[in-house]
Amino acid sequence: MPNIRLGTPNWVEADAGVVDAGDGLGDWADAETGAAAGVGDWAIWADADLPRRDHAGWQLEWDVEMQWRMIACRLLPRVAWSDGVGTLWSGTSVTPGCSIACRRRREWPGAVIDGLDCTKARLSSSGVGRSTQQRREGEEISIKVGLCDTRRAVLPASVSRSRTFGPPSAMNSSDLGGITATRFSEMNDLHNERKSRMSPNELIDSASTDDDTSDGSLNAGNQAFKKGPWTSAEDTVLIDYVEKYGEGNWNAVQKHTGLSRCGKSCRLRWANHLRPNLKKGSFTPEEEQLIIELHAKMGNKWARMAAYLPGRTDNEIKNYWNTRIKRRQRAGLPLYPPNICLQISDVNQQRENVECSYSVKQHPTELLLGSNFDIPVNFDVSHQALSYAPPFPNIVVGNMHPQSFPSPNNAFTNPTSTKELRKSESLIHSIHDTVCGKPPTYEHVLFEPPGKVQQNSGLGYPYDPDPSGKSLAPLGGAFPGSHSILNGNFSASSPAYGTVKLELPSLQHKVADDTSWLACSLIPVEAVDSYVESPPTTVLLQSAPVSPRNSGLLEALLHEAHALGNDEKKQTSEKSSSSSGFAPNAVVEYSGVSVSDKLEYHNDPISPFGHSASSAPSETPPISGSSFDEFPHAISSSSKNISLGQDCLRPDALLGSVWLEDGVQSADNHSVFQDRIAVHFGHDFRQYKPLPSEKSSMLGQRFGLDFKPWDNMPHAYQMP
DNA sequence: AATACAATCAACCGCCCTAGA
DNA sequence: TTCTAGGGCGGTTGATTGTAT
Repeated sequence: MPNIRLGTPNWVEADAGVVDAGDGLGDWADAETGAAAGVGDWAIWADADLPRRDHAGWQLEWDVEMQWRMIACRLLPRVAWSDGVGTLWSGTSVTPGCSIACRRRREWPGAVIDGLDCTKARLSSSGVGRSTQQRREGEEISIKVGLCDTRRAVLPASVSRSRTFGPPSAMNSSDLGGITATRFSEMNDLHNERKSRMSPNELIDSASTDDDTSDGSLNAGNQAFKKGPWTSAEDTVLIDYVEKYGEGNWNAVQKHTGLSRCGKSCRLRWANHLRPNLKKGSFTPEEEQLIIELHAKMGNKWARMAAYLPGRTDNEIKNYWNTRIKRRQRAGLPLYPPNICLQISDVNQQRENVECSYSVKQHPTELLLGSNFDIPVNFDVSHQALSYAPPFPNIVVGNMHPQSFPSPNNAFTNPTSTKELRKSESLIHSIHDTVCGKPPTYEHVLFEPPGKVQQNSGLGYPYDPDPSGKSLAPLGGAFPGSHSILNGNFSASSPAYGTVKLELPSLQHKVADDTSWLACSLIPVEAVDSYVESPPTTVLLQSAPVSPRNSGLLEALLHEAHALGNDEKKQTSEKSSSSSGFAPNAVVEYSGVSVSDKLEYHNDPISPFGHSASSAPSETPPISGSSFDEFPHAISSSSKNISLGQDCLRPDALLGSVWLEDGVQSADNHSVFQDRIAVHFGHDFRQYKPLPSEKSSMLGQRFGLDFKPWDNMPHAYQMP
């Protein structure tokens, strides 16, 4: 078994040459596919100038983890020819200055470049890329060369693909079965040999000059930290450091090794790429399922999720999820599979009496929608008791109408950047603080008719009053700590107030689709947060379009919602008469403080969102006693507002939701939240502690979360 | 073959928390 | 109590790659 020896530095300046680009390329393509467009990303090296090595019979496992090197070459006259089979010149040696031909996914086992074993070579997009025929003679190109053969199975456990060297696919070392993993530094002995002759500074310099990505970042010694992709030499240095000093104290890496990387960069590189037992490659179906479930539970807590996926990094999971969101959103698919939805639905039922029973965000149908990202639905929680028709309270489905979609002329429809929105958010807060001096009422959380969406700046996006996202916990989140149910990507810590989902989902146009979407305008927790924390403006929410007919699952969920809605309505009615809760327009008093005094309607004329009297309760008459049959009408009329379950705004619900957000981490936030509530309500809630309950235990068992309803709250704040 | 667009993912940035001085 | 450094985390960016037209 031959040893793999790497004798080339990352970049090899090849001899100048000329290329006869047109020669053979077309034939190449024809030989393989008959198509003219045979050029592509995969480079076939030929024109051996070095002694050949016999690697005949080697089979390239495409999924095998490979090492990659960038090699600069110049094109030579000769162009490689395919044998038409795909195994080209097994054992052919290639030298810098070689000829090159390109095609897609051409495997070329056993090639050797100046002692460098190559199973595959890949053109970088900056090199020959997709237009080989456009290369000029003598033009310099860069080529990624895979350094692997599967018999030897060079699979460094600690070195994985990177942007620079990454193979298109990879696999876990365990998948190789019996194949010895060899560290890159070990296989690259020639390279190391060369490096070993260097002084540490030379080594770093060498590493630093592997690319040109340095910027102005400075370390303590005013030495510029290098940024950008890591080189293998840097990796080696970092690996050696960790082996010697262990993990942690990353800022010391630079001191001990001279590596011009900041500590954070070192930590990231180690954690995401170099540390042992990292699992690379695509997520398995099991892993994907787990991610989905974990996200349903945790939201965008990537690091926590990663703890459940050995060998996976938070970054991987995050990227996967973001990709998934986009993909499914584009496809109009629900973000969560039905089983997850049902699971959540079940839990929501259990939560029913624990916290805000009609927290829109927790509604199971929301899960099916997967992405209510961009559907502008406004809530009006001001008057309406819960009712069944539409089955979800406080839902304005009218803005499902295409015309109700945010106007392209609207600044919030197509914001130039999130930062601008954040600025707007700050402005809103500022204005509110200045002008209002009062916390807004929950009437600020409105459903507005679609026409008013545009009037109100057409904000059809989640609207989070708390850009930090950490000062307040969600109200009635789908799960403790989970904002994810709302849209699958709603970070508990991400700003939503003034933050928009920039993409309009395809589902917005699926109103006529019988199989599609259920009206499930759920009030985002951010909206309630905003209400509590005192954002002055109408909170415009979004949801998914409505379909009057649904699948059995959806109907079941609707039925559940109906039942809940009826219960809630009844409770609301009772509470309205007793003023013991947050009935619509009811005055809730506690400790001599009238909640209605504290929470009065705020119609901020200065708000950049420009919501005017149109969002006022008086102009948004609630739908009462409506039936499910009204849904289509609601869709078309785009004018009806359904109030939010008022319990969502009850302090116990608010506090409970905070507590529920995260059994472990919420303590501090909870405290903060209490303070804020105390400010608004004139009462210190800290004397009330969450009590365990049977339901909380059930939930905790179900989701492994510390679930603490507020059972010992003052009567006025207790759930029925 | 060229182009545009989408997808992927490594890396960075900024914020936050915590420990220790 | 305050300050600072170290580190973690989530969001975002931008380069690269894949794919459709």
